[in-house]
Formats: sequence, C-alpha cells, structure tokens
Amino acid sequence: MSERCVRRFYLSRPTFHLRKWAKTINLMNIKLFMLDEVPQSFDPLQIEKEASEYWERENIMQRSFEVNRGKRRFSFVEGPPTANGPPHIGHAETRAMKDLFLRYKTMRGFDIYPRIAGWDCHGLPVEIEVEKKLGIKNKAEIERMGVSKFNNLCKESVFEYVKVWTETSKRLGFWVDYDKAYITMRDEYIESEWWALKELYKKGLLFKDFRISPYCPRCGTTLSAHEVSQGYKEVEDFSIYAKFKLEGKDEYFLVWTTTPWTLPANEYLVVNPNFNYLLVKYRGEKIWVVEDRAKGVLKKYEVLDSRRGSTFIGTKYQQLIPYLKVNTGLYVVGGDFVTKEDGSGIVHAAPAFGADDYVVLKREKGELYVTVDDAGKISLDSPWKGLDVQTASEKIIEYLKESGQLLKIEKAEHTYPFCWRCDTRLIFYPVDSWYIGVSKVKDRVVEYNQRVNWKPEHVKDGRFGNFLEEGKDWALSRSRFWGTPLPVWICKNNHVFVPGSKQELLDNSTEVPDNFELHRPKVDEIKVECRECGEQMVREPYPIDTWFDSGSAFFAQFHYPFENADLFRENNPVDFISEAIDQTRGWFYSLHVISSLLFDRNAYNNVVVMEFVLNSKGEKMSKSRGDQVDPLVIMDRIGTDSLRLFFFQGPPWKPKRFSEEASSEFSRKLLGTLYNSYLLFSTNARLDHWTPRNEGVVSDLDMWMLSRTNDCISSVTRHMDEYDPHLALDDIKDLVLDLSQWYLRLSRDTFWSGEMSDEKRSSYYVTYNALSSVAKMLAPFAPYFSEYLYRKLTGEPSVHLSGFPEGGESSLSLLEEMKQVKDIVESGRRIRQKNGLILRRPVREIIITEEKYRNVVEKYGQLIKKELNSKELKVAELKSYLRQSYSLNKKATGKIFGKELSDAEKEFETKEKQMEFHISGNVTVLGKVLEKNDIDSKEHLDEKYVSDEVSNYRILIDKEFDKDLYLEGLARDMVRRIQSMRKDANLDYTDRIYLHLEGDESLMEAFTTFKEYILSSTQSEEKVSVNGTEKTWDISGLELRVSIERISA
RNA sequence: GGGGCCGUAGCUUAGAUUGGUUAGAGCACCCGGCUGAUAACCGGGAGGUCGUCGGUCCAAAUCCGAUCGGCCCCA
Repeated sequence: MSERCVRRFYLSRPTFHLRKWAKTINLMNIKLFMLDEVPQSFDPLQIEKEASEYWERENIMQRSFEVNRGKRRFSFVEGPPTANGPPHIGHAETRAMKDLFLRYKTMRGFDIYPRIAGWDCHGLPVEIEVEKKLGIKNKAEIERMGVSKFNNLCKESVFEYVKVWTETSKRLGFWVDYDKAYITMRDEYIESEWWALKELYKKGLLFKDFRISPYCPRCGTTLSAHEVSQGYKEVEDFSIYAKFKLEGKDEYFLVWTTTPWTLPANEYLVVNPNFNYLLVKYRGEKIWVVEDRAKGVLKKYEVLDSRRGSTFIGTKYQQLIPYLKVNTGLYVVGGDFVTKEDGSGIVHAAPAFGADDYVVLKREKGELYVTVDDAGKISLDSPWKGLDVQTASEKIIEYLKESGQLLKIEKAEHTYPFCWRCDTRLIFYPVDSWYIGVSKVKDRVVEYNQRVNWKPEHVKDGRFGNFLEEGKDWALSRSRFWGTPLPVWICKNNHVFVPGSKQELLDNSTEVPDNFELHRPKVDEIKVECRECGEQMVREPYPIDTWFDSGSAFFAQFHYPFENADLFRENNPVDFISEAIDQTRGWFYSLHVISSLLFDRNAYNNVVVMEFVLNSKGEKMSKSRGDQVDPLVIMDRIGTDSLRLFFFQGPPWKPKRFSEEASSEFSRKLLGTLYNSYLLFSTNARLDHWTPRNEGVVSDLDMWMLSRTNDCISSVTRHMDEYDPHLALDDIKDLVLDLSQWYLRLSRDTFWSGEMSDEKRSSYYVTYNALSSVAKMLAPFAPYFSEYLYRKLTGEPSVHLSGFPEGGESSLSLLEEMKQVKDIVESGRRIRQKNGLILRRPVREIIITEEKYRNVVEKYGQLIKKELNSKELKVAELKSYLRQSYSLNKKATGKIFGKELSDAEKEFETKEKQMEFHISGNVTVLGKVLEKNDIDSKEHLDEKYVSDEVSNYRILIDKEFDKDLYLEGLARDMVRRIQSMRKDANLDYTDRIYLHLEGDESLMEAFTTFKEYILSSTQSEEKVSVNGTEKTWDISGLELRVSIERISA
C-alpha cells in the first residue's frame, strides 16, 4: 500500500482560484536540504536542552559575535551589576531585554563590538558584605584590622556571586562575552577614571568644599544625592513645639522641630519676612506663631497682637538649652525657606546640621558649633554626652518637659532618608567633601538629555529631566576604604597634584611600594614630592562614589584614552542601554553627567527603561516576604523561552505581575502552535519528498499568506527599530495564528491531495516561507525554540547567525480581501448557529446580497463554500429574495366590514388573495373590492432563507434541504464518530480498520449512498463481523452502533 | 507639599498621541459546533456606571478641569 492511498478523500475538495503568478515572489536563498522530522509532542525543555548543547558544541555564541565584524556599528554597554547576591527575576528581565535587542541588531547585520559583560566591584555594598561576614560594626574596627586586609577581603568577595550571575545570564541566553568582561577594580579601568577626574579638575569641575551633607553615622561617610534618594522610608517620629523666650520680654517664639537633638546647637531662629505672625494668649502665656498655623497648632487662644515677620529680624532671644557656649547668634533672622505648611512658621537653625541653617550661618558670619561626633554621638559637654542622636532626642524632650519649655508633642508619619545599604538613619553633618560641579554646567546636562530617545518618553522630561533640573553638585568622595582612590595629593603649602594616569603618579613619586596598585593602602604609601615646593604630599584619603565607576564604563571599558581610541570613537554615544527604573538617578544619571561634562554630549542615544517585576498579587517581591523567585528554578520548570516571552509581553516600562502559569500558557500557545504547524507541514512535505526550494505561487490563498508574512515582517522590523518589542511580539503571534488557524487549516486538503502538483508545491513553499520567517523573527525573543525550528527547516548552522527576514512586497488588496472572506465566513457561521443549521449538514445555497463582495466571492468562492459547507454560493440582489406581505388596513377596512373584519382578515391571508392583490393592485374580499388604500404592505425575507437581522440581510442561507443533503450530513456525522473511535483506540492515521455499522434506517441509507467517502475517510474496509471496539452513538436521535477492528499489517 | 505613571469584564489587557461603527481580545465560566497537526479552533451566552464628578463638543474611554484610589520618585 502506498503512502499516497492513505491520504484523506474529500467529498468536495475545493480547488482554489487558480492563476499562474508570473514569477515567484520572495526568492529565498535555500540550500538543498531534506526537512527534518520532529516528535509528535512538543517538549520545550528538551528543545532548550538540545539547542543549548548545540550552541556549546559549535561555539555559536562566539560565532555570533564575529558574524558581522567590520559591518555597520551598533553600540551597547552593559550596566555592570554588583554581584553581591544572586540575581533575582528583575535582573533576569533586564538581561533578557538587553539580549533581545542585541540579537535583533545582530540579525539586522550590525556589528556589536565590543559586546562584553561588566562587573561593578567597588563601594559600600561590597564593604558591607565583608563587614557582615567579619561581624564588624564600624570604621574603627576596620582600621584596627588594617585596610590592606579588609580591602583584600573585599576583592575576594566581589567574585563570590559572579559564577551564579554568569550561569543565570547564560541560561537566559544573554549573549555577551563573559571572558572579556570589564572589571571596575582593575588598574586600567581606574586609570581611565583618573584621566577623567583630572580633565574635570582642569575644567574647574572637581573641587573640595565644606558642606552640610547627608551622612551615615554608621558607615562614617557622606552620601551623594542619588544614593540618598535610594533610601527614603516612611517612619513615625516625634515632633515637638518648644518655647523660646524673647530677651527682656515675657513673650515666646513657638518653634517646631522633628530633630530635638539639634536643639542644643541652636544658633538662630528663622522667620519668613513675608508672613504675618500673631501674638496669642495661650494657657496664660504669650506666644508668637505664624498666622496660618495658629489654629492648627493651638486650637483655642486669644489674639493679642499681629506683626510682619520682617519686623522680628534682629530680635534677641534666650538660649533654650544652656550647655553650649554660643558667641554668635541667638537672634532672629529672615529666610524664604520657612513655610507655613507645617510647624509654627518659626524655624530653629543649628548650622552644623542643616543645609539651610548653614546658609544662614554664612550670611550672618557666625561660628560653627558641632555638638555631635562623626559616629553620630553627642559630643557636647552635657547630660547627653555619648548618646546617639536618636536616644538624645528622647532625653532632650524629657528635659524640655521638665523645664517647662515644651508646649506640645505629637507623633507624625513622614519620610526620612536612611542609608541605602546599611539602613541607618542619615543625619546632616558638616564635612569636607570633593564635589563634581554639576550645578555649574547644569544647562548643558539638561540640553544633552534632549538628544536621548527615552522609552517611555515621559521619563525624559519627567523623572529624569526633573532630577537634572535640580542640578545638584555630585558629592564624590567617600570616607571609606574599598573604592577607586581619589587621585588628589596635597602638600602642606596647599599645592594640589592630580595625576591623570598611573604613569604620571609614578613620575612624580620618590618611592613606590612593592606590588603597587591603584587601591588603598598601596596608593597611600607611595611617596610623592611636591613639584612646586618640594614638600611631601599626602593623598586626600577618600575613595570615590562607586557610581562614578559604573558611570565611566562608556570609556573606561576601553581603557580610553590610553588605548582603543578608535573603538571609543566608534562606540560613542552608545546606541542602546537598558536598565530598570531605579537607575534613573543611578547609572542613567552618572553616565549622562560624566559624558556631558567630559565630552560635551550625551552618553547614550536610546535607553529602554524597565519597570519592576511584581509577584502575582502585584506587590514588590521582597526578601522579607520570601516571595522572591530564583530565575534558574523558573527556567528549569517552564523553560527559558517561556520566561523570556513573559518579559516581552506588554511594554517593558509597565510593571509585570509574574506567574508561572500565565508565562507558560502564553508560550505554549505561541510556540506550541508553531510546533504543530511545523509538524503538519513537515510530515506532509516529507511524504512528498519536497525539499525547500523556490516555487511558483499559484493561488490567491497562497499569495495572501505570502503577503501576510511580508506585512508582518515590515511591521515587526518597524516596532523593533522603535524599541517597542511588545508590539513586535504581538505581530508575530498574530501571524502564527493566521498561519495555523486559517492558512494551514484551509490548505490541509492540498497537503493531503494525491499526486504532487503545482498547487501543492506552491503551498509547501508558502508555508515554508512563513515558518522560516517566523523562526527568524522569533529568534531574538525565544532563542532556543527558534534555533530548533530554524535548524529543522534549513539545516543551516544557526538562526542567530542568519539575517533578519526582509519583507518582500505585500498586497494590501489581498489582505483586505481576506478580511472580507473571514467576515463572510464568520457571519455565515453565526447565522447557521442561530438558526439551528449545524455546520456538518450541507446547505443548498448561500447568497451574498452586497455587490462589493462579488470580487471575493469569485476569487474565494470554493473556500467560503467549504468553510460554510454549502453547495452553491452567489452574489445576487436582495430585492429578488424579499417578499411583500399584505394585511388589511384596519382603520379603512373596519368601516367596510364592521363585525366581519376578522373573517375578512382570514380570507385575505390566503395565498390566492395575496397574489391577487400583488398582481392587480386590488382584491375582492367577502365580495367587496379593496383598493391600495385599504391595504398595508410589508417586506420580508422569503421564508426559504435565513439571514442575520443585524446586518440587514447581507448573507442569506437557504435553509431547506432535501434527502441528498440530509443523507450527506448523516454521512459526515458517521465519519466523525468513527474517527473519534479511531483516535480513542490510539490508531495511527495510516492504520486500516474493519468496520461494521448497524442502526437506524436513514443512517444505513446514508452509508450506502456515501460508502466510498466513509470508507476512504476512515481507512476502513467493510466487514460483517468485527472483533474489536464497539460503541453506540446517538446522532440527532438516531441510533448508530459502530464496531471497528484494526487490520494487522 | 511637588513630580511621574496607572485605574476599561472575576483576572490579564487593546483602544487614548489624531474624539466618530455595537469599547476589542485572551484566561476562567455556561451552551452549542468543528476536528485524524494542534491541551488547538469556531459560534453564541453571561460578565463593562471605561475609578468618580463636572466641562468643551453634534459626538468623550479618548480632550480639559477637579476628585478618589494604587504604584513609584522627589522634598
């Protein structure tokens, strides 16, 4: 028995509108290759395993880095993670997103070089990990154990998690060169930063300043604005209202503060000169308070006087807490920063502990009093000496209560900054720091941001732009140990030396320690002599903010300017970066600022900002809740492609709720459908020994599929170029569904038809074209599955070494026509359904009543007939299917017939009388002649037809059926039942069976009439006695007993 | 207090830039159908005050203003 014979036979196999297209569209470059077989069932994990082993074996990743060398450039820089813990699912998303575009651009023929990983090595995160391990709590302990030992531990600790990061990233398919990763703690990298810092110094943008800065007492260091911004938390704190007595008067200023520990250092009171202040009598005391807050704070009082804030300036008052000897101050000053939104409108200034306060001090030329040491403990000789500021606050409140100076205490929620790494409350503290003068060049920083294409756009002028507008100077130095050393040496005559390279430092040194490197303590041990005065120079003891490290990556990864000047030029500004939204004030900021100041341009052209991945309830995943998911575990369970596809659904910049079920469902739908499409196609093409080649396209359906594919390719390309990956993925999904659920379903008959034909070749070619296009388009999204499919289809080495498909022409009219076809088919099904005309039973005729469908009815008539199971299809005017029906106009005829009206109606309803009126325009009823005026007429659809009321009789279906149609319907019913039994019996579809049928008479008649169809469709031979499965069916009330038995070969 | 994003069916969401068919899908549910590639698919049903209020307009999910709620950022 030949394979050909087992192909299904159809009652009315449709032949599509045939038309020789002049030539093949979309000429593919196809190598001679036999399509590969795949298992019947889809196993994504197995596919992933095979692909991954294949990549490893054939070194595909490396080869993909090389495939476009020397072609047009697309540049990328990796935002270096600090690997001080395993990556979580959010990290997985950013890495998948970066990879998506790198693969896409590679397929589009861009050379991405370098394409390397990067690791952020320095800074507090690392130090704190080491401190935890050692059980160390503060800086003093580190100094005791030795900076050298501590830093060595930091160095070792940096790479502790790099292994799992690399493993996870590779598994995710994040293809960058891990062996050539840039590492921020290497001397070369640091040297590039030194060069940058010297450039900034030469421009006057690197300087030392004394400021009141956010300061972590535990870490003993200042933090930059963007670090502070990472650590705001909602807390409930006491706030108090204290009474400051006016000198020589029995009146008090009411002062509000949330930091009572600063009160002993009070030096000024500040009022807003423009506000109005009231003197009120409150519980027997005279209190000054700003007008708008009096009610809110004091509730009941009596107003005694009212004065402008400006009139208080210079007014002396008594010191609230007497331990500090204050030589300057203790009088009222004016300040615009005083608001009346909360508090009392009178603010106490302790210049050491507030930025505004310090401004006041400078203006008033007062002395600075620091009552707290650098570990956050009270140093002032007072009852609170040695207490940390929090405890001191509580004690000071008690003190004020006892001394009768406390008017009110309240508890209030507010946000307060904490150390982003160690969670200690920050305080504002006076320190010397080195700054980068961002404020001096703010305008440029803001301007260059306009050149950046932000996705989503609102970040540009929203969150990011607003932050740039603040134009704050960058507090660069850190009073810590493990970091890029600040390259500044100073001698006792205050001469400054800023080496811009390692060599420059060595050239100026008189003694170099062994194993010299650009880290503490070695960098502090080198002896440097002042060029100007010959004195010994001492390095400013700080390392710098680690964000300067990562923010320098765009040039420091090249060791620019010492090496690779060409590479740097070719790769900047960087075309593409992508990170999560928390990097707005982190890496996005530091890159942008450094590039603006150093190179007078933006650092990156396109940036895709991602939102966080949330848990299934829409909450942030957290360690404490224990709902963080390990990406490796997820990939083991649902497969990497599924996880990636989850990330690429919906815009990157929308928060995503992660659920395993939702992820695997989407990918099963997309990849599973694709897999089955390939299975159907390859099974048949293999039977026909069809090998991929260019074929002539012969039918409009095929031409449509080709157009559909081309159209999708252009759309996907456009969306990817615009960094809208979610829209591209939607396009691909729609194409796969159109291929599987429309084109292939309609083309199965062609596949199954007997001998090889032009039709068949055309179908195979078109299907092949669609499948291989999808495999390529999907490659950046689902790299494992795409590789598998692509290799099955082409036998080429790798989809990731191939080019992105180029869309050929796509015919808009074809796409439009097919929409109309689908419309007709769907409406037709609806009409059948509503009128109880089940699809299995053929109908005599379907009529389309709108002329505009004539074209598609002519072209796709066979297809529509088959989909709607109709013998005939035509376009015709509705008019000829409408009938007039007439009824008596009761107003007019009531007068004529009186009581006999109902009898008259009965007579007029008869066909003869209706006809009579229809033809002659008058009629005789009960012996009386009725004229047009006596009759109402109405149009209705001929009863032979059903239609869809809503669409105005657009499609008519002949609902009457004769015996032939009836029997044919029954035959199809029987075939379906038998097929179902075959399936249940796990028969292969080439297996043949013996068949015996018994049952209702009309079923038997249908069997006799359509015997050939039934037997061939079900691979059966009729046999009277069958020894196998038996089942009784109910077919619309008719009983059918079926017995089948497999014929052994 | 300032800024950004978001609010559409039980859940996930399209549509909003450019106002204009009956607000469109998927999951789940119910009924029916189709089916020897497909745990697929098709038709129907139920499920929507498009957060709320107001304004502009012939017409508002869409534009404007206010307001409530959620998330995030800043001070």
